[in-house]
Amino acid sequence: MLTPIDQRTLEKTPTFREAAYHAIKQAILDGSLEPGQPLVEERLADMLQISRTPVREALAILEHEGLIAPVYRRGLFVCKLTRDQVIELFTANEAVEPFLARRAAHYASPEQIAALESAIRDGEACAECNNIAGFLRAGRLFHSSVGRAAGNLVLARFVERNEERVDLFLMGYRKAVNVEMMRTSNREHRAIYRAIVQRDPDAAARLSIYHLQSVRERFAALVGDDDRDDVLSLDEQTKEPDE
Amino acid sequence: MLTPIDQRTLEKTPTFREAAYHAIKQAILDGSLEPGQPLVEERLADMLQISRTPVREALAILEHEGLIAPVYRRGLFVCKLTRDQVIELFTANEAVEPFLARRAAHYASPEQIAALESAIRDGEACAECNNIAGFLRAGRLFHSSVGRAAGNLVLARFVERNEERVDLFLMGYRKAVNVEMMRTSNREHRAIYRAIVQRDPDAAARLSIYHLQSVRERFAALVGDDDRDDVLSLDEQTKEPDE
DNA sequence: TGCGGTATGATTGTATACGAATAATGCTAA
DNA sequence: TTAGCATTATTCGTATACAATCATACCGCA
Repeated sequence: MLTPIDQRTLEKTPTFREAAYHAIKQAILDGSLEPGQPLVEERLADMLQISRTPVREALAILEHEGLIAPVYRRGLFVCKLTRDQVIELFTANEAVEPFLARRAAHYASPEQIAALESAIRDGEACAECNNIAGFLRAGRLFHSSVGRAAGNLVLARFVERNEERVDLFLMGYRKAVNVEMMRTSNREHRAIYRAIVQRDPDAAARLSIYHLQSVRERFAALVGDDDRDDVLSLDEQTKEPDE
Repeated sequence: MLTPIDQRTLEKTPTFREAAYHAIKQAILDGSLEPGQPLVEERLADMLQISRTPVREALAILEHEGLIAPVYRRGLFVCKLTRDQVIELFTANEAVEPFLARRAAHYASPEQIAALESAIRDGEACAECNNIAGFLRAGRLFHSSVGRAAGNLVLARFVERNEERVDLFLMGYRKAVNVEMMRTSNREHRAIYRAIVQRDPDAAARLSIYHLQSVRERFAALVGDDDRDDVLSLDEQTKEPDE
């Protein structure tokens, strides 16, 4: 849901551009803007009650992040990722996350551990309310917090971006997500968390790998092995974001 | 060197925004725009002979990539990375590149191998001409090509962006770079390449790790262990790109 | 001579205006 | 009735205009 940008919003984000960036991103990730849906600049500007200029700049960044994709002279659309693209994202995270979990077990500060705990609690609460978007958001926060605890902001941000794109895809299947899936995921998060708290790097890495495999399996159960690509998505794949 | 965007430029990149993005990025990476230097939108627009609008959008993306950093209401500056930030980038690549080298040895297609070969040759040629910027560019191309050969565009792009930031830092030390350093790096690239060609994943991963360690050592020799942070750079560190 | 305040200039952040290109619509004619 | 063409409407891509803010320099005054 896109609400107007008011004075209170600007206290957090001094520019309209940033405010628009966060607002649109959130709308995409909470399912208000569905994959495949066109994003008309003027409509967004009207909803946010600002002009097109900052909206365009926000959209340029979201495009670069791979959440939205342009079709030249036709407009921008919320990305419809393919199954294969999501698998590529899984692979990317598999290369990075065990590494981060291991280091987090070494280096996590008390504050960072508290942040992990908080993210897990948040995810558990959302699971019980069947709040899919909130559950996914908490999951992203947990994974990127592991990265921060590992002392590497670059990797933490990378993981977070990847999770965002995965979650964007998953939101398309949110009707098929059930509480049990979310509970399982949360349990795995908590296991990683415990290993980090206990300063057990090997366990943290191992549990991270297990979690990623488990996520893949849930993904396969959800999506199936059939290619669910429709024509619309093909347009968007042809163009890689801004390069 | 920023040259005007003409009709020929537009055949490659249909929008001014993209053309400006590439032009400014290249200017930063080839040393025309030095770290710490302010980027005045109107000056850039004049040089490229376009208006401020597409320039601003290009700058927003470069900011998001971490090549330039804003100081609110003061303007944008080419990033002056700190030694620690560069080390973080090294760490990130160490988490990813051996993984990619291993997979590249499995999956690289003949065309992808040709691309690797081409990047290496390019780097070798630049080294002999003492063309630092060209050498670094070829290195980026090699590393991201390994990522592509590994069949993971997400990771390939991640590595490439990290290398860009590292190279931006290194350009500040380009007077201290000598031919021998470049030759050593090129030899290591070629060793990885051979392992990929010979379909030897273990060797590829091992040589990748060795290369990264070697890069770190050359980095330490170049930069020293002293903190070379000056005051100006502190401004830019405070703000993470658009988050 | 040193200091503070004001004015001026520069530069950003935002809004609006305009041209070009594409899609949609309707009209005409066979 | 339908095919084809022209016309309109929509929307992007770019340029320009305006306002807010920050830095700097200058000037008056102690």
